Amino acid sequence: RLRKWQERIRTKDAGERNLQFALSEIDRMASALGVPRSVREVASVIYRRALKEDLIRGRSIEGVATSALYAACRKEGIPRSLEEISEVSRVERKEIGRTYRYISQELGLEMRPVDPKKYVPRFCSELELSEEVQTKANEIIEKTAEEGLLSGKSPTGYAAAAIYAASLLCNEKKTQREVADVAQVTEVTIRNRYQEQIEAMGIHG
Amino acid sequence: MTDPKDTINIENVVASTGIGQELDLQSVAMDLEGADYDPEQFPGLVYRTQNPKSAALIFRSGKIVCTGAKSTDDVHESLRIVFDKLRELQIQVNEDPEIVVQNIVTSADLGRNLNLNAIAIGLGLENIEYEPEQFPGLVYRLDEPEVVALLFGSGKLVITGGKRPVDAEHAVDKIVSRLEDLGLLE
DNA sequence: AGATTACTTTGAAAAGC
DNA sequence: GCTTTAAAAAGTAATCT
Repeated sequence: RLRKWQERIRTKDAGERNLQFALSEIDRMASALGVPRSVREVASVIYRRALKEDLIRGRSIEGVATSALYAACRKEGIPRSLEEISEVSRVERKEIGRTYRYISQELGLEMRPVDPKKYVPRFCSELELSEEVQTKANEIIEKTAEEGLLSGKSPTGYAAAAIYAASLLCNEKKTQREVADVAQVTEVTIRNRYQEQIEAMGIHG
Repeated sequence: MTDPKDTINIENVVASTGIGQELDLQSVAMDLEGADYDPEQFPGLVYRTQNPKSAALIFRSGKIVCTGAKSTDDVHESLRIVFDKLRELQIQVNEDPEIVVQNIVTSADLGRNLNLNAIAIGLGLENIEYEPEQFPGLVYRLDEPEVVALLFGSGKLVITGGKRPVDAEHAVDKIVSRLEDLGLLE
């Protein structure tokens, strides 16, 4: 009677506290990543939906909150890589990726693969590259992706290679190391993607 | 044009069986050369056969899992070797225990490069998983046969989850016809 | 700049935590 | 859920020469 009632209050409070914790975590991570408020709101909605659909059972609140933020960034067209997301979360990259795939499937988010071009403005501005380089990088991505070169390749590495190539073509050279650092990929990946892209573009580097 | 079905290759067969007798894995581990047994880490004892190459997981209950074989014949041959090894240790093993194939992993080649982005959208984002940041393959789950296919940009694929070799053939046929219908093959 | 090794994904069984 | 086993696909990564 009274006991059941108290238990319900306790459960409700615990659930409320957990939700508050998740939302504050989303806020904290979003701030650390510097993404706009709209993204945090989309992430909150995704998190609440996951909660409503009981997808958090067997998973950590932090993991679902982080995945919701990752999904929200993509949905809003300003993707952060799993590498970048994991730097502001206490959940490891592999777990974020798994949880993201799970909630994405269960909630039917129907997320499209990340377009490498979405990384161009942010990476280029971190490298202080001109608008001309950005346009050239986008061109390279567009053309080579049309030829099927993008299949199976990571969007960050693909964007990094195109930016590296564009910086050379526009005489604003950045080293592979510099581009690799902002894109969080290795020089080897940039080298491999770069070779394929310039070959497909008919450019001789 | 080679029929993609002709490119199917069985890469791994997983099967389970049992000798119908409980085992003292500690003593089996002592007497069986090359046996790996670490109950703290895993309850099964690992025994590898060279010809055919496979790994058998032997449990206290007498149940055995065999994996790594390249055909169902190899599974039977590998398990025959395991049964004989156990008999050498004076362990009673049923005449010929039933061997059940649990999973077959195959690879195949569609012979054409694939635009995974277009395929993801064409097959329907709700039916597939394609996260190139995490894995280069597109994951496609079929209902009939009930298998999972991993499609790669090269046109090569992996089919797993099937219990009969024909499951892979049917899966390849379905995948080819769906991609053709969508105009995404070629 | 290679070469090697290793890790990511899929599937299934076993017994136990 | 995890642990272990084997194998393929192709991309990415760490480490060594």
